[in-house]
Amino acid sequence: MIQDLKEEYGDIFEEELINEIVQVGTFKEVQEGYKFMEIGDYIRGMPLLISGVIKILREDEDGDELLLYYLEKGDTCSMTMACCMGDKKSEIRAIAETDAKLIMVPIQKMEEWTGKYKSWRNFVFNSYHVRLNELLSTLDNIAFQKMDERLIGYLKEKARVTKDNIIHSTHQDIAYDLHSSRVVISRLLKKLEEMGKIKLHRNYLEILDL
Amino acid sequence: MIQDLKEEYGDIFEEELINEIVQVGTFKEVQEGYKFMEIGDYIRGMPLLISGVIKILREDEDGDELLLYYLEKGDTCSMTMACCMGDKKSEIRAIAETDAKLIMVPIQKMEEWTGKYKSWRNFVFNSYHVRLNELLSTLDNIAFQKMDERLIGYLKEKARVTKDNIIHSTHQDIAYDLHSSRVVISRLLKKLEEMGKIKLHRNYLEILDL
DNA sequence: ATACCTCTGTAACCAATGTTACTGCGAAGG
DNA sequence: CCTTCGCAGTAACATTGGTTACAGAGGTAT
Repeated sequence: MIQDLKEEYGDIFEEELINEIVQVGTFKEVQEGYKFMEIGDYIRGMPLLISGVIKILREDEDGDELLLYYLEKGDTCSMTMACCMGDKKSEIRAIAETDAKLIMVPIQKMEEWTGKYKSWRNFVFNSYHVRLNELLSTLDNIAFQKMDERLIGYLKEKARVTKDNIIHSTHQDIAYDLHSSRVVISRLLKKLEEMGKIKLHRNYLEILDL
Repeated sequence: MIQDLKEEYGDIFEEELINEIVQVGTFKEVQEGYKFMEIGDYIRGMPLLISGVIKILREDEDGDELLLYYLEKGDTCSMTMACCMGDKKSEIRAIAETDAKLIMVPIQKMEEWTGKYKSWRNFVFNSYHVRLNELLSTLDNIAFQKMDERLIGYLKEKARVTKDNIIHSTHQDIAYDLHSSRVVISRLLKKLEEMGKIKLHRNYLEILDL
């Protein structure tokens, strides 16, 4: 755990802070599909992601889903922080997109450290900042793009975070993430295949040239 | 300026911080329609809003607009903070929705104060938190609601922040904010009028019972 | 092998939204 | 008073995306 932590966070946190994290944090290794957090859950801790990818989803009252963004190594969940501050329930769902390693830090330490360590303060501010921009760009996509463009963006982003040009998803999976319907996604994927941009298979698809 | 500041922020900032703000901040009084910030601008300072309403807009490459949310008294612009941190350009446009009073604080003070004053730190964190949730709810509206629901929400919110049941906007104005077209908005407004929820006039409309 | 189940392809249809075009109204200014 | 201009009403049409329904393909379990 210590070497993992140092490797990923050693450059930005001072020695002393690293030690504190090691003392109070708990190491966690989870598998793809693990649900970290459900909408309405109270938040127990703040995750520091060491490896893997976590996807953050929003859901409305009717159960309709929407992918917000991915967390990658070195990221933390600003939503979590936002919730901690107000001692509120989670507004989002977090699911491991790949196997992942992370350290959970008790939320009480958050405020203590923001006073004590400049590096921690910067880290937290920076996380907020990155997340805010991420949300903005998600908003842009939904507000200004049509489904075909959103689909292409989705495939690219998914390939990027998983470092894999094979997307292991069914059409239905994709439809959920984009808050669309299976038939629509099938239709658009077919067009992309006809254009030679992707190759479709059962349960997965290859990205050729997006 | 001092009494305005104390009135609005006296409860959350300690005396010493208030004094610092008075020393380095510049008081500003602007009229409805004043453009605080344009997309691509570098950010000079951080606004502390004392009275009035500022609307925050997003725009894409094609010039299509979208209202993100309103800032009210006691608010600050997290986007500004986010941009300062990275010394980046603004991602948004900010326009006075009503006449407004505010204090501009040089961005260099931001970091100094986050180390020095706990109240400032909490204020900044809280702003991020509020803005993050605001963005989330904007996202919800766009992703999960149809135009008629969004329109109703828009009218309600606008009436709330301006404390006025008369909405002084043309159909085109509304269409811009919702990123729709004038004809669509006219159509939907007409329906709302037929349902007895609003009363239409030239250049403004009355909210009867939304 | 057979039965079953999930995933994909496709067509036909519908609803919501956006677009174009034209009308008339009313305010403002010469 | 008359002209002009911006705003609102409305119809006709196009496009996008969502829905329903069904067929076939491929994998899995018995």
